[in-house]
Amino acid sequence: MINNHFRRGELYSVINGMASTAVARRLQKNFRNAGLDITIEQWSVLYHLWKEDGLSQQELCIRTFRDKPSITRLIDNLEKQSLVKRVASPTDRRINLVQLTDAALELQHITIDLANQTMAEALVGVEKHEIEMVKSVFQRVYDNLTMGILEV
Amino acid sequence: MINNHFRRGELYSVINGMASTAVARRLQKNFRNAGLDITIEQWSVLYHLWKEDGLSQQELCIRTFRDKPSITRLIDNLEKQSLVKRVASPTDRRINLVQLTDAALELQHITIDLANQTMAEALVGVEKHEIEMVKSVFQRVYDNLTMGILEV
DNA sequence: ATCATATAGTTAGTTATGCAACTAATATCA
DNA sequence: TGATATTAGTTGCATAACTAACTATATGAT
Repeated sequence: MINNHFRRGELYSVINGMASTAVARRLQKNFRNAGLDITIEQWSVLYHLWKEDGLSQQELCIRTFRDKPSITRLIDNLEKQSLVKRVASPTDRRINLVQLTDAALELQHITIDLANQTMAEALVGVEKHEIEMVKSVFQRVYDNLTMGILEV
Repeated sequence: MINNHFRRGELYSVINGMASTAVARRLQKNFRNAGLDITIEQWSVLYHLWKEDGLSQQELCIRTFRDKPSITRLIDNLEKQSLVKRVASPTDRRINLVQLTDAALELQHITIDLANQTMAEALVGVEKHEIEMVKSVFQRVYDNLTMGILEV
């Protein structure tokens, strides 16, 4: 009965901390060992800018699943390191377009190689169809909690 | 080619942020709506103590996948709220045994109900065998990164 | 018994996150 | 046009995370 109580909670702990924390820590360690002085959070912002440069902070919030203050401060820190710069939108002065610097462009290949290598280490013994299922489950969990009738 | 580069990275972003953050935020919100003034991180410590009271801080580090300073401060904050107390081990004075107070025992059922309810919301449309597969994949990812030949 | 080592926990400094309250610019509409 | 609402971004405050350096206690080898 108490076990029954705890059953879903254990899944919660799995989802919340275990694997994602381990992956994040390993990737951070691999960055550091390569002499790269960026956090994985900063990297995740750069990652979306490498896919599409000049995104607004609002768009970065959506793509990185972060709130506005988090993005503000990540951009602050990336700007201190001269990896991005804020450029006011010509059509709407409320909007900051975030643009990569040359220094950030140089980081792209090395860090993405490190990330792929880290994921390869993490996913030893995991089949492709299992990866797809995890992605699918997570998409449904995210949708359940962020849209539709269940939104509070 | 650039897509190929980014393929694993996208899984990384799924594992790292999306679903787990959404679940954590929802659970935190449900706690707050119920008038409960604890963080999900504090709750995760209580959760392990409800399963087994009087664990050492070191043991809590292992079970919650946190490092020692994190546990020190979580216990500090739980102690401020009179939810746990540190008791020196009678056999080894280096060790603090962390013990639940009556106030914490009272929180058990309501918070676990809220957690189960939150997980139920999150897992709408997710089959039991999919949950088991996610748990299995995450266990393998965790093991890959924390033991064996891949340990750095 | 003593000295070196290992273990449990704490402290300090930096970064990140969530929430609430705020400013500035734009959009809506009476 | 002018009042109101909405949107983009920032700031302040609290909690939490990681690293590195630290204290105190215990263990082990000689």
